[in-house]
Amino acid sequence: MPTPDLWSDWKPLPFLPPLSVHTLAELLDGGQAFRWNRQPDGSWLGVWSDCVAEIQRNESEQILWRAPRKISGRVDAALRLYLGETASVETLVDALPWRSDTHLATCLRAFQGLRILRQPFGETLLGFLCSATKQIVQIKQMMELLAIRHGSSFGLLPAGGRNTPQVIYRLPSWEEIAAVPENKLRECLLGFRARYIHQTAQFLATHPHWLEQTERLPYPEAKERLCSLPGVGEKVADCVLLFGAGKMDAFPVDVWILRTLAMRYGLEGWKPAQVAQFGRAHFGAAAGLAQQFLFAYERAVKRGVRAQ
DNA sequence: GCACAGGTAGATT
DNA sequence: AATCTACCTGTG
Repeated sequence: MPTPDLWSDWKPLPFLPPLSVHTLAELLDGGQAFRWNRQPDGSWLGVWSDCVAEIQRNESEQILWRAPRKISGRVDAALRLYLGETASVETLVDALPWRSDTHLATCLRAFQGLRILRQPFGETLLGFLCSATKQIVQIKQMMELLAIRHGSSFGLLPAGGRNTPQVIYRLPSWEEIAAVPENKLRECLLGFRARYIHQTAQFLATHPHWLEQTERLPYPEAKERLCSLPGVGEKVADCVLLFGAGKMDAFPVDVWILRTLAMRYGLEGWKPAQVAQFGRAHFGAAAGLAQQFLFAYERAVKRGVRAQ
């Protein structure tokens, strides 16, 4: 039974600029977050912390959202934070060196309105602990299994963009993960990442407030602390700080960025640490934001999508 | 059947 | 300090 009346009405998000279909897809499902799925009607259904929301575009590319009525009040405030309402993206983008860097200008134009999400810190850590040598589709599968098997349910939610009601699960908290044996984690398709996640959970269980404190630290100190966790190296730490703590100066260097900067900026043969240094020097204080545009553009090129 | 995937850690040079 | 390898497993 469709029960759309159990969802709040669609409401605009005035702080967001109009977004193209592919920019919205890149924002929600481009490797920053792993729990947004396109529904049969084209809208996006997302889950984070204790929130569920749907997002869609209207005819004039404005972004609209709605949530199950009983939680829509909570989701309203949480979604604004999640989508970075307070991050003043326009100012940060304008401060990037696009005037002198034609490739960056191309990427910014191709994904106009793309921004950095501000996800829950702990969830972001979990997601990127899963990410080592995995594609986005597979990381999403791991997260979904972790949620279904070890997270709690929101209860039966009304249908939304689907034809039938659905049960949706929260991601397990680190405390909940700490109670799961490693072999049970392995059953969630985590592979060798299961040990990292298990050990990280054990550490966090014995160090209350460690994550919150880390999130508040300036970038260099926060990164050093994250890198002390099992399974967290520079790349994962940078992703967690960029997508889960709003540290725009974090500049994750993965194979894509390595290839992109080699090809487009003449940095063939440069090591990750050197590329990271170049990135911060060239792109400045919001280097992480620039990274996301370069990353999105290069993936689009590979998929054969026409840029712009 | 087999390389490859948004890496990290530990061993080896 | 730099370079090599094992680690799991679904996807193409």
